[in-house]
Amino acid sequence: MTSESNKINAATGPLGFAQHDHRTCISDAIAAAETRCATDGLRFTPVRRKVFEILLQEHRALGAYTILDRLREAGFGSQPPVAYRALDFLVANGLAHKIERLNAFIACVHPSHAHTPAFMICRLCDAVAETQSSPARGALGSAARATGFRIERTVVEAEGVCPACLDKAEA
Amino acid sequence: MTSESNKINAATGPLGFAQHDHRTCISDAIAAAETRCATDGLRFTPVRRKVFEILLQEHRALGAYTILDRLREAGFGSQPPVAYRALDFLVANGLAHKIERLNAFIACVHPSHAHTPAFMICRLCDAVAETQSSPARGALGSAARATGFRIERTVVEAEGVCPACLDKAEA
DNA sequence: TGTCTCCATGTGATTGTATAACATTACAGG
DNA sequence: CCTGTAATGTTATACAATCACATGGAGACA
Repeated sequence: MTSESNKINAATGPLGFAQHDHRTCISDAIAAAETRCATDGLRFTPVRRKVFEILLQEHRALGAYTILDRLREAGFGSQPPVAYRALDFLVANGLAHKIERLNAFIACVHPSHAHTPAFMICRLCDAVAETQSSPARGALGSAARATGFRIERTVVEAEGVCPACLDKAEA
Repeated sequence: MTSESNKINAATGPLGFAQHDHRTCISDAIAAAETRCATDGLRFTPVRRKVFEILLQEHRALGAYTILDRLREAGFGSQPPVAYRALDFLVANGLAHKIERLNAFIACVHPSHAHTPAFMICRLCDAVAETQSSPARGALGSAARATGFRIERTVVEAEGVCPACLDKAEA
């Protein structure tokens, strides 16, 4: 399952499709998470930290049971609630996001500030890139105002083909 | 389950939460679906029709197993694939949509022309309203063009509180 | 120090969602 | 009649999520 497709380049693999130094990407994210938890009085416990690290390994969404397998390998509890509780914590505090389309989870690339994330999902290689969106400012926002609906949260996910897979297809 | 909340009668409304004559709403949708299948050479079989009718009963998303229960009551097969295949057909042909956030399905309110639907989901009464969106035109579209991602499909779902529930809360 | 409480963790069991794999039926066309 | 194809049906299973309850540690506080 982990397979070859994500070993394309440990150091410079497709990030949110763009290439980057993934090692600093990971350490930066962990540092940001630690800072965030410290300032907000949140407990960045071993399980939570481990799940966060698991998610950070790839710019790809992982299912709860994949995460669970890796937790087991690392010597943590292996029952579903162990993973789901850690994921709930991470999602609630903006350190991770759930990709509804995939019923899977991904680490947030900028946990520092609050944001309304949007995602681009490659249906070929399953890579996921996070970006920003303001759906409430467009047609959806107008419709909401017109009907009197109060938006509290939005899910914006685009499915398609990432640049790397487009290149491969053309070649 | 069918309950009082959707019997608020009267005709008008930008759809979804708005009040309207639900009887004509249903018959119009069925007529549209029949036309659509006839012109496109699609087979609107008994199971598919029944599932479509089940979805049309309420402006609310139904889970696959709720649909399955009602199929059984109506004398159809009651195993998961029966419902899922009919739902796949309806979704593939634009007669229904899947609400990813809820892992549930809803009938399309205007199956006639192709569209990019967006949804407003009330977290209190579970009512769902369909509207339009053009996410590819906003920030998401810019990000996609910038990175070279080809968008094929988008999921846009807003969670919040519908006007009826807002009124109730204030009262 | 001791203990109380809160919260996190752990486990077993269960429910809900979705698909794989395969057998059967319905029907159109040669 | 035979055959190809689409739809339906059934069994079994994988994957996703939650419930209920027991345990244990860290900090608050007498």
